[in-house]
Amino acid sequence: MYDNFSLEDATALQIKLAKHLKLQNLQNIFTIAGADISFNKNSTTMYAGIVILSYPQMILKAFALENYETSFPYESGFLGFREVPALLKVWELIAIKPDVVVLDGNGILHPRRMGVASHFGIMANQPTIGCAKSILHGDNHLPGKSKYSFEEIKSYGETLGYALRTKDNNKPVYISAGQLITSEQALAVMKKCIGNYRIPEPTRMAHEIVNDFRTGNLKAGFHLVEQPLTLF
DNA sequence: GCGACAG
DNA sequence: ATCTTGTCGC
Repeated sequence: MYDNFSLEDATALQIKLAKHLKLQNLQNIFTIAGADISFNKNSTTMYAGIVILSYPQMILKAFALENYETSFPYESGFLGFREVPALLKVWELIAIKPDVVVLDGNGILHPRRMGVASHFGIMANQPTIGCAKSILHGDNHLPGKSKYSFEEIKSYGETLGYALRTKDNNKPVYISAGQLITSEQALAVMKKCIGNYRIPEPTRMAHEIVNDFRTGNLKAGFHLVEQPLTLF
């Protein structure tokens, strides 16, 4: 999809895609997804996966897995060119789309407002949120040390995202709008996705299944998660 | 020019 | 990201 793209070509496309950003309020969120990629060192085979959870219960309902041969190396600032093609392939396996997808990386908290979450959101025309584990762009003003504390991340005076403390005395995660949502709402949504780990549930579970997929414990395809039988 | 640099 | 042992803190 992005074969033979130079970094100059990629930069130009990011600037072009950014013109399609629509950061607006999103309502009626009942399902939320997490997307992630795993791969073996020195291999071009990517193991992509998307988990679908109920919101805000955070109960796993279904997940999809698919392989993809990457043709783009990792370059800081251009993660979308490496991961979006693989994620779009898994995305096709999902018949009923989730209300919003959380990506492992940034949305508009990016030099050209085109982090992997915004890139995927525009290509799939789907609401997305970026949730990165470390900062890439903007003033890194750290929030208080207690869970749920947050701080605005600005770039040249413009608030693009937030640093959110998901666990006491732990490194924060960086939240920003991907597409079809605002960074402010993305922060509110992600607060409700925090479990007992630093990484919020959507992305944490996605990371778990793509790893199981890579090691052979799970196979490609769409999987419905059986509901535990409840009496009465 | 120098440093920093999502996954 | 992935490869890895011990170790500090709750």
